[in-house]
Amino acid sequence: MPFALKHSQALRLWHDVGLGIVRSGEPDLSSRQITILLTVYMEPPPHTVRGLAAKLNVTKPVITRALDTMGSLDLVSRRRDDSDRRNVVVQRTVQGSLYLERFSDLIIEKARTLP
Amino acid sequence: MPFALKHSQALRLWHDVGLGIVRSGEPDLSSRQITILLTVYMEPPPHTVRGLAAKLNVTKPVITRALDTMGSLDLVSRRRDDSDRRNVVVQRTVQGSLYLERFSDLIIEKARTLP
DNA sequence: CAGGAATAATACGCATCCGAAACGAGTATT
DNA sequence: AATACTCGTTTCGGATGCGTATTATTCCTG
Repeated sequence: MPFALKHSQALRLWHDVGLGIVRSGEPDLSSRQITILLTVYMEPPPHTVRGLAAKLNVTKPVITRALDTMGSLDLVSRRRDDSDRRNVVVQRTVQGSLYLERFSDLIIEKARTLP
Repeated sequence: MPFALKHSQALRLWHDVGLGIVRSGEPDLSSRQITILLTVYMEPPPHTVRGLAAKLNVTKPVITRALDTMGSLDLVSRRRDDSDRRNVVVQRTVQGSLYLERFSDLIIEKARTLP
């Protein structure tokens, strides 16, 4: 089913969801961080620093730093790839799953009540 | 018309839109900043620092700093309120309007092609 | 096995952001 | 006019992020 949003509805949805996140006191992630988080949870693994950097069109230190931050928030974790120990594999966490569950609940609720 | 998104569709939409923004090299705004921007453009004026702080449930310096950043990006501007010169009124800009136009275009396109 | 390529992390100098508190300017109260 | 209040900004020390360049490991190739 295609979702034929109008401009005002699209922006209203983003506004309402953003307001819900900000007001709730959830960590103030940037667009880059949220996109990394969603990529790890929605795209098929494995996810490496290099792969994420290429996919997002950013440099590798950007990914490393975002993983540092989100790792300290327990939203993702890192593990060395045993088959090629140069690689680091980014993994999901329970906290990250719960975070995205709350996130999608919020999106769905706001989309449902869109004028 | 209610938009009955599923969890996977909600997260997919956010992922795709975020990826579009990040890859395009647009400024990496935080959730707070985007929400302030959308509030200024979608809610009826006037918008004051205090009003935005109350609405977003954050402190006033957070708003001041976000306006500094987005002001330097030409996404919003500030003007003293002549009827009460303690107040600062946050105003829209041409650049901000164009930014949100690109933004809603992106949302609509990604929503249209949701699986 | 030696040299080179690939990977993630770190160093660097600088900018931005944080919350809490203090501040200056403007308005309201008495 | 003097005092109290309101509003936005600034300051403070500390945290986080940036891009570029460099480093330490690990793998690959000749």
